[in-house]
Amino acid sequence: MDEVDRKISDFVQRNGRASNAEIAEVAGVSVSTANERLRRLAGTGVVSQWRGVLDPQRVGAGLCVFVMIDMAYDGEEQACERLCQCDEVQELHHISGPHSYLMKVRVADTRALQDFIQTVVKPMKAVLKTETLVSLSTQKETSVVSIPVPYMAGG
Amino acid sequence: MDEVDRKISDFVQRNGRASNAEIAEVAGVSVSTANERLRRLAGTGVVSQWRGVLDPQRVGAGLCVFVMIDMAYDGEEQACERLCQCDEVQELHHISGPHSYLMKVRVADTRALQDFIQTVVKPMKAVLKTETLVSLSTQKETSVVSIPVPYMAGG
DNA sequence: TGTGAAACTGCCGGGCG
DNA sequence: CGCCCGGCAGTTTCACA
Repeated sequence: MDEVDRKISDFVQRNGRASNAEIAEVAGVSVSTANERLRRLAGTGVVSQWRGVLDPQRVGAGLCVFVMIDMAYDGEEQACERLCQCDEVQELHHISGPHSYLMKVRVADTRALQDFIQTVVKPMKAVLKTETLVSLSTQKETSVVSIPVPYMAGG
Repeated sequence: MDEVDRKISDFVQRNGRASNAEIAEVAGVSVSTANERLRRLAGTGVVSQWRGVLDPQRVGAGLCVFVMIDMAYDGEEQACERLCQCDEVQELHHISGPHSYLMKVRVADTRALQDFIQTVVKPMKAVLKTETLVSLSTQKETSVVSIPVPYMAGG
């Protein structure tokens, strides 16, 4: 993970369909080297997946909500697995603070949300209480991470 | 936005580097049709961007936190703009509930977090109070959205 | 939808540090 | 010894009919 790898990683996370020629240009290496570096980054899992990001509004998943979940220890693991399997659930984090989990959910509308909460989330025995925060508007939403420093990754 | 478009959208959001041949196969159309459909989906913004997703751990942004922000009306807009410009900020949502905003942040470690909160967030005059929830472990994290129904999008 | 030219990807051998 | 470069063959892309 040197400067070249960092440049390539940062470039492809913003331009997932860039050709090797463009990547080579940005990284300051030859096309074949860029090709090999990228192959390696993907092989080692630094670049873990490739996505075309859809506009949620245009595919009918315009409602974004965050659900705080208070969970009992009994049945916690099964509940998490179940939630992770749901397509509506984009994220599930075990968090510090008064609540156990923070879950990000995308659905079509309030009706679909109500349906999801009532039929999937609340029936689970481990779920003690939920608090739903609706995203009224989204100022920023990206999966791009800033690569902070001359960072050395362990193989 | 018909069945073919939906199949293509759903496929490329999971396989961002798929060739047109693969896409054609999945969607059940010819390669040139797949090419044209995808071009159109990207052109109209249904597929809004292409990303290589990086493993945050391996690029030195292993700490994920959510920050609830209470904000005053005065200076609110400038504060949001400033936050959106920060690379550490992955998401910023205006939310319902007792707090004004929910912000998702990725940094290297607790020191970098402390630094970001103290030097960027708290000094802003509109920021009245913050509450930071640290992600202790992430069970799921994806940008994939479920395309709910035979959904008709307006051009 | 099918065809063809242009571009791109991925591998190979050679050379430099 | 390891990494980088240029060239070649197969594949993919994109405009046109």
